[in-house]
Amino acid sequence: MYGIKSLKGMFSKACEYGIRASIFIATNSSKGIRVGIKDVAKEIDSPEPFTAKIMQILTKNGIIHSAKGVGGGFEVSDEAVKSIKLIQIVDAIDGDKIYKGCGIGLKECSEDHPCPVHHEFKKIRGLLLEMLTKTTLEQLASGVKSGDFFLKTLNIND
Amino acid sequence: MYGIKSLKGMFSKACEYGIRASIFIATNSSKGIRVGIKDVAKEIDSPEPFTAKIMQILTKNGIIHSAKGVGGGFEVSDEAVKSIKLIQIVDAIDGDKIYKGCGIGLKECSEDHPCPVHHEFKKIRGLLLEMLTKTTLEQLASGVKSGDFFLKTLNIND
DNA sequence: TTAATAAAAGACAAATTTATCTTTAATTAA
DNA sequence: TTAATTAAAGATAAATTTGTCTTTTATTAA
Repeated sequence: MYGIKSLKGMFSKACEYGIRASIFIATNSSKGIRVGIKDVAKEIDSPEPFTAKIMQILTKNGIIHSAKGVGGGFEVSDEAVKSIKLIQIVDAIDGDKIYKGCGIGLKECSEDHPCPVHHEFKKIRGLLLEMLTKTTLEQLASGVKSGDFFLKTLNIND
Repeated sequence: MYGIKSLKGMFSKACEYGIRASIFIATNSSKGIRVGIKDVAKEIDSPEPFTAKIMQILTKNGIIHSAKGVGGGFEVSDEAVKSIKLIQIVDAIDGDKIYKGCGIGLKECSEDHPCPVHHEFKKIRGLLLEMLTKTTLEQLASGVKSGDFFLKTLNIND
């Protein structure tokens, strides 16, 4: 009605791009294909230079691997695709506040000193943490490969 | 490890302040007391001018009521305290993306065209929506009045 | 009617996030 | 060894969010 700001999602844009990029890279790595930053940005519909920065974070955190030079690009090893959980990507980019922090921003919020929404948020944080901890890159990538899941919008004008 | 950003919570800071402020105002309105912006900011430990802006949004959205002049300040009517749900505050300040939007930022994400985390996020969004829809300002305020819940940190140096 | 009080409104500034551009370093192949 | 390719790194800029300050408007009480 009279809000101030554009809408705010669960994760930062950087994190959204990071997750989508990781999944795209994983779908190609299983076929033995390295993908360059141009392909990544094009496929997940993200700004290329910004996406490159995020790839650097993911690379430094050991989530994806990069190779310079001709035939280089980004990849994820078969073992990594199986072992990497969504939470590792979120942690690397957005940190743990989304599933650990107080819902209304108290620096100190605990069972002994709870904020008014502490108990309600505990369930949500718990479910989010469980989901992030259980979901592997492989699960997500296989859904994309099978055509069940998508990494960008259908509408070309978005 | 090598992240870029400060930690990002579920809601914006504006929304966190808005929720805390609404609860504080409600705890006083039940005692028939109007509170000024100074008291609000002091009690919820927030920047006063920024908090004033957020109060304006809440007022325009009919969540709280304001009175200018001597003896003025912010209040919430008894009926409003009972009927207002957390979701109204969140909607007014942050919008509905947190409980409606795609987890990884696709503009079009639905049952027919799901992103890779669509089904997992559905549960979390649903739980969050349920909680926001069910929780009233009264519930939160009564916990603060009884001393069970807190609106700011214990530690004076935070 | 005047003075005091308190929120509303508007302009502005700082900090953070998002996005872009240029240069450098590493790798491959000729 | 040179040229081409590709990511890394660094500088910069735009956009958004957060925070501050000043002026205006409304209300109350004297």
